[in-house]
Amino acid sequence: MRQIDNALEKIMPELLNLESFRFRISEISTMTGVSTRQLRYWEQKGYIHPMTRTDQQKARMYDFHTFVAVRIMKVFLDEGYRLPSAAEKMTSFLADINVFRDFVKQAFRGIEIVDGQPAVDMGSFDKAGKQILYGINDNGHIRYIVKDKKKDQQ
DNA sequence: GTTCTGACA
DNA sequence: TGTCAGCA
Repeated sequence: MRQIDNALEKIMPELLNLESFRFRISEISTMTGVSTRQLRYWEQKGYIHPMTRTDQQKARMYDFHTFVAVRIMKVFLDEGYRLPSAAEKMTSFLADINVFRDFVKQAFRGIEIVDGQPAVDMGSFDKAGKQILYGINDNGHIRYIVKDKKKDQQ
């Protein structure tokens, strides 16, 4: 069991590092429901950009960010927006996602068991820094708990 | 087998 | 935007 924990510890950062993901055009197409023809056209229009590659290969490579962008565009297109509008909405949507991601990245301190349930440690929020705010997902019902910081945490 | 560009519908 | 040709 201990060995498994060590292995997980080793690979978790890698699994969470979405930015290292690389996709070929057919993969992006399958994952998003957008045809390869469309992907090349959107690129020509400047809505998406394949990664600039250092080697001599011609085949396009996409990063995770582009996958998200394409997927979002697809959603807006399915809602009836035209390409230029969908691209515009995708851009601002991406900006909102970044705000959210930065917030979570900053606020998330880990998972702890509180009241017998896994709780998200969101750090201290009082000026003195003596209390910690926990968030618990109770079958879809979110509730918050404030606990005094343990001695060894200070 | 896959991707690329260009072209036609 | 789909599809096909002719390459690499």
